[in-house]
Amino acid sequence: MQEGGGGGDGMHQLLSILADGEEQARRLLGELPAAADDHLPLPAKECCRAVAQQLRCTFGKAILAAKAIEAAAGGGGASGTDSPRSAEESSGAGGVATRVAQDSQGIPKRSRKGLPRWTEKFRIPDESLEYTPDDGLSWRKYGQKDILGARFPRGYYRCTYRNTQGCQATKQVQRSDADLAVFDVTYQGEHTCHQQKPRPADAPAAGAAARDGGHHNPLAATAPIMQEPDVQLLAGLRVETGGMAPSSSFHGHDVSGFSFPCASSAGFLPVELGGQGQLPAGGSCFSPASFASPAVATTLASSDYFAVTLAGTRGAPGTSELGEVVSAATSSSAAALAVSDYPVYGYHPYQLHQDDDDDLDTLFGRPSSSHGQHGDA
DNA sequence: AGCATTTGACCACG
DNA sequence: CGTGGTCAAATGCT
Repeated sequence: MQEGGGGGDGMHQLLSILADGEEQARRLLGELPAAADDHLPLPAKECCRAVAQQLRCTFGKAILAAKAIEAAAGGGGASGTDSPRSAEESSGAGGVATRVAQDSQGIPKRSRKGLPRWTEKFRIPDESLEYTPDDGLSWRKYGQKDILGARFPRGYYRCTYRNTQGCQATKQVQRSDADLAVFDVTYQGEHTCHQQKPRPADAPAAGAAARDGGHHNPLAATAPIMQEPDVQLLAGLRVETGGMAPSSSFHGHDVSGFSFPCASSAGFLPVELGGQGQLPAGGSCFSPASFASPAVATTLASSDYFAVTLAGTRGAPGTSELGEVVSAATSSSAAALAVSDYPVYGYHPYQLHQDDDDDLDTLFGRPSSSHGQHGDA
């Protein structure tokens, strides 16, 4: 039942080579500043760095791809068509039994359905529990759980139309313990239903929704949002993990001057990005968020947006499990804005999901970083 | 009556 | 064994 040694020596060799390349790219990245210090103007330096990052990213992708192939070769079922998530949604009432069966098929974790996953942060005007972050879509709460290290429980939501339309989108809402006005919303799976995003105009205000939309709970599911004066999407932080969109192009030039270390600018480190204060494990690339999910796409269109994509869902046959992709708004101004905006809110500019990135951490010889913000209690 | 939320329990993973 | 994610019965509200 394990992936075992399917890949074998050949794959190991390939991985070794790729890791080597990645390491070289990293070295290049590290030496760039010094080397270019005197000879190159700043723009050129930044450009070189961007290229180096791209190079590193490419290696990272290749490594993950290789790993995926290796896993698939050993795991067996990874023949594509039978998606790992099929069991989940079709279950409906089948619940437990189905889950067991699905596990027997080799799906690593329930959380890893091979669905795209990303995080957005919402900020509410005050810390009132009445307010709720929302994306304008209809969600139904199906659970709540106290999370270790978090002061507030995490709410679990799934699409209201899951049963009727088979929409498998889910989200997790958690109030940040660092800033009570900030909510971390982790989406998983894109909406396949046909619900429309209500515009602020036709939707009641967040506060109103709380009382009018039936019962309201601290982490209510429905409310207007974003452009709402009440609740706003926090500069659109989005961290994506899991299934990536169709081999997105990895362009870095648009935001060449903007790199992950952006976090460093503010003097606070979001998460241990590999501890180097550099790129997250494996390097990263920026690309236009061309594959943003519908919901996010809207977000992107409506607000300055900085997106971080981190893919790496191994064992996700249906989706490409390449290296991580860091995408940002196509406009560099958005990036700049994002950087300058976050400190205003006094909280981490972005957060990386590590759960699916163990491979990366392992790959690049870094200890898998703790899961970010909740750890520092 | 219908729908959404709450809450306890179950299950899988590390 | 601890933690996180999901299910499903119970409950509440419109």
